[in-house]
Amino acid sequence: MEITSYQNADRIVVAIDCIIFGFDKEQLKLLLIKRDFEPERGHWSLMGGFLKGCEHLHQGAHRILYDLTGLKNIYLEQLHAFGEVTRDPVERTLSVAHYALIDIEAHAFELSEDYSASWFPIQELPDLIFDHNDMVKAALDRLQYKASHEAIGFELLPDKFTLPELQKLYECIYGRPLDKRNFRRRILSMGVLINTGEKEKSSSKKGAYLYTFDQSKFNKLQREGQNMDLNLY
Amino acid sequence: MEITSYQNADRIVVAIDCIIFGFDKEQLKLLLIKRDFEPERGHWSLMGGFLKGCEHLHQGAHRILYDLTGLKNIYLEQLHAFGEVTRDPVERTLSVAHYALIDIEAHAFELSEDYSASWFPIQELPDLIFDHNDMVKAALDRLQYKASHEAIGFELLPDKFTLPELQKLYECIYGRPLDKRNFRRRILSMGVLINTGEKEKSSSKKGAYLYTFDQSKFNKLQREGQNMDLNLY
DNA sequence: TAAATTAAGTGTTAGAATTACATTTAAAAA
DNA sequence: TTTTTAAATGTAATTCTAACACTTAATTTA
Repeated sequence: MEITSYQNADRIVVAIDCIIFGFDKEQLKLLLIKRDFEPERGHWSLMGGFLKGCEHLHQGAHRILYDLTGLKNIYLEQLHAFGEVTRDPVERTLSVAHYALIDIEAHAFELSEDYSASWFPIQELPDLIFDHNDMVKAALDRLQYKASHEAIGFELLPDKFTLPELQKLYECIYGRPLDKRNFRRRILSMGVLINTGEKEKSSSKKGAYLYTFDQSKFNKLQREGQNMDLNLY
Repeated sequence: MEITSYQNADRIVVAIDCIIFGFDKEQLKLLLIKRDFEPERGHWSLMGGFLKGCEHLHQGAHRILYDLTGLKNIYLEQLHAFGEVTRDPVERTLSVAHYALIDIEAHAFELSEDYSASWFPIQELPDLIFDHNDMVKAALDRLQYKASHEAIGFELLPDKFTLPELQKLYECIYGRPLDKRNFRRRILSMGVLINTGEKEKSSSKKGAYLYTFDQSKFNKLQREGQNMDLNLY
């Protein structure tokens, strides 16, 4: 534990930056904002803010996300603390990066006009301020890892989704095509998808079955330490 | 990035706590210190300190480790930021936990007398202060994961080690026995171990070959994105 | 109303990886 | 020289993985 005395401890501004992944059935995207204040006014940046003294880290992350998107109950996970002394030219800050997963279409939320935020395809990101490029890189690595070893990613889709949609999402996350038959076999063999019997027909004449994610089944498997590797990546 | 103004930002004490794993050829252990100051005087705790305003996170972690153990160039990795508002009864602190891997015997370092530190077998840990039990749990999970997917763990052994020693270490990390033939085949097939030709004879009449870890080969494989899964855990 | 179109859905097989398992070997000690 | 100890080694059955092409359902068009 803390050896040094509390009195002599330096007090530091703690930032929270959010890497917000979204999916719109076509592309994996990132929500960025254009700064309208110094430093780096006019440049693209992750969404962020400062941790309050009274706030838990993940409370802070949710608050910041809510302020910009109006969304609550978003999937959010801590990524890494970025501690470079000179990472922020104004003042030394420590930033604890978090990443969030959002279904762009289903939520159809209002992006707060104040911050001129927009979605960028993951392949076409602008250069970001400070160490935000590193944060994005780390977040994508983490997302790839997580998606390969757990049933994550459903957070990026609506409640009901088709297997072709899910496959497309995984292809976007990994940046490469996947075999349809193998993908279906594996994802179904995890046993956490429920076929609703309904069909979604906008994308084909035949129509694809809509599935839902069985959260409680997933929780059970995870508690039991079941291997849920998809063996992608 | 940070939306709120810097002036209004709260400034917070940032702690660093270190989960220090050690191995002595028999058991996986954790280095703990007995607090001789309030709060929680007399209770066991991880080694920690406060991040200085002028210090990078990992610099801080190395400094704290050095102050207590006299060791430099230790393997150290950031684990997670623990942000519970009331985690420290004295003052709100954010703690960025790091874990370190040390070869107990080879270094045979002087534990600083000032802090009455001692090694505890991972199976027989005392109850720790604050959220340190959570930190240890998270660190062990991470170590298991890392050891399964990368050539980590060599940090816990001397430069030269035998395969039975290495296997013992992995068995300690996973808390279960491993098949000798399969373990050897796999670890050798990674291609990062070099047989020195020398034998270590203290543990058997026949003697076991001493190996070294080929760091540059490992770096190369990692750069190339080679899969180094041992498929344990 | 028949034909064409579109994307969804489905099985198999060869090769690779994994697991389980027992004997031999080297060297020291008795 | 025999015994003891732990190190070292190989194989076969099984499971998993990867590669691959046709059929089906339903709408649209001729």
